[in-house]
Amino acid sequence: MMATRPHRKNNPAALRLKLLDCAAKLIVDHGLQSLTLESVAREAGVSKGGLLHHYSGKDALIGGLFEMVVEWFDIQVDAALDQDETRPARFSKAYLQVIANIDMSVPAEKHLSVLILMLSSDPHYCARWNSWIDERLQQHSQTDASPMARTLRLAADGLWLSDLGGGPDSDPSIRRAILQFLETIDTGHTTKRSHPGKGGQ
Amino acid sequence: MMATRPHRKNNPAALRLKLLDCAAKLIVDHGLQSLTLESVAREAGVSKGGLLHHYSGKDALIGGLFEMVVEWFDIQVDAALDQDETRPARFSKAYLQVIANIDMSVPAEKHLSVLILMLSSDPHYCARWNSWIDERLQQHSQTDASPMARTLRLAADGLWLSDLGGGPDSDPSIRRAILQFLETIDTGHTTKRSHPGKGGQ
DNA sequence: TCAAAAAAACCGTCTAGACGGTATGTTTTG
DNA sequence: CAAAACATACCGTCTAGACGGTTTTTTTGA
Repeated sequence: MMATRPHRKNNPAALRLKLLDCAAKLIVDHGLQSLTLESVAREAGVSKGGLLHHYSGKDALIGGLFEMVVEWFDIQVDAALDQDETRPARFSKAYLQVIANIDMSVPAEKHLSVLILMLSSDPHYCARWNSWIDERLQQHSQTDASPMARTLRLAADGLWLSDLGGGPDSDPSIRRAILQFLETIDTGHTTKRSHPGKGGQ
Repeated sequence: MMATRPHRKNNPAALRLKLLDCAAKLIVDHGLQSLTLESVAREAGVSKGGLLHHYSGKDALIGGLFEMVVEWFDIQVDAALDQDETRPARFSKAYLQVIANIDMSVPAEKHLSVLILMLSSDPHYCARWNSWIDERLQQHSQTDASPMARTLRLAADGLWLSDLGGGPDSDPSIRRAILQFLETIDTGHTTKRSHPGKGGQ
């Protein structure tokens, strides 16, 4: 990263990043509702005034965090997309893969938790997330409209949710078994096509 | 309902219920974080003091709501359990069925949304929910420890989540297709048993 | 090249309002 | 009339955000 020149005292770009990161950390650790401007500022080592200089208000801060996380997720999915553009459930498999590969012990990967916490706390973010999904779905409508693809994503969401609260399915070995099973669904059924009816958008 | 005797002015038992119901409604509509004692009281047509007479504080109110919803879910699952106690994924299928049959246009069935909102906002409730799941899982350990059963529940959770934000999978016809597909997983794979190894726990 | 000058970054204090909770009435019920 | 049910008034705390001041960085102009 060339963004950090050591001899300068201020580094606003880095601070903006750090503020979002600290906000994410606090949200994961203590919940979105107990997030205050002061706690974020303290965590990032600046004053509340300093924070408000970069983000015009709490909404702007949280909104910025949301954008960052979605963008991060978007990139992850892109990286996980299969090269073969005709492969069935191409997008959904990438979606599942990204979520399943999350290692919650890595701080940066707690982003997923942040996302779900925000989604479940504000209909506004729900809508934004839905529009992201819709866009992706339209983009891959040829490969990812099947019930199988939808099921894959549904299971991914379930996994995602279970990561949040540390449910029984967050255990690594159990998770492996589930993923293995999901692959058998995939490979075993693509020929059998149970006739889902006219799939209208 | 025999609970309402018309000639009496007060009906504390009914009020307690109404308080919880109104709280649930407000949570679904505006999020848990914007739930205030006053808003609940106003919605229920009583004063804040009246509310606090029945619930010693906000925690007690929310806790009471949580208990009510979990109990409701518990009953629904019991009702959906297959009679054949040896049937594979017996519990998980009931779990899926309850969630899949939710009609969000019926106010009483928004309870599920309340649950997920509470789960995602407080680790404490997460733990309580996990203990519910664990208990049930132990109870049905013979039928519901397979990856297939787990996958069913995962997909159910995904469905559940999508109900919250009105994602693409909350569309009735799409949902039907998904459920149909999940049945083919079930019937098609129970003989194939990929045997993931010693099931822990 | 190098000061001003301007702009951006950041700090500490203050305030208005929201909210949970208490204390103290007033009405209803048995 | 006593106890439960409910209302009203009030308090303490917390927090978002405003505001004015100080330091750092960048730009300007000769």
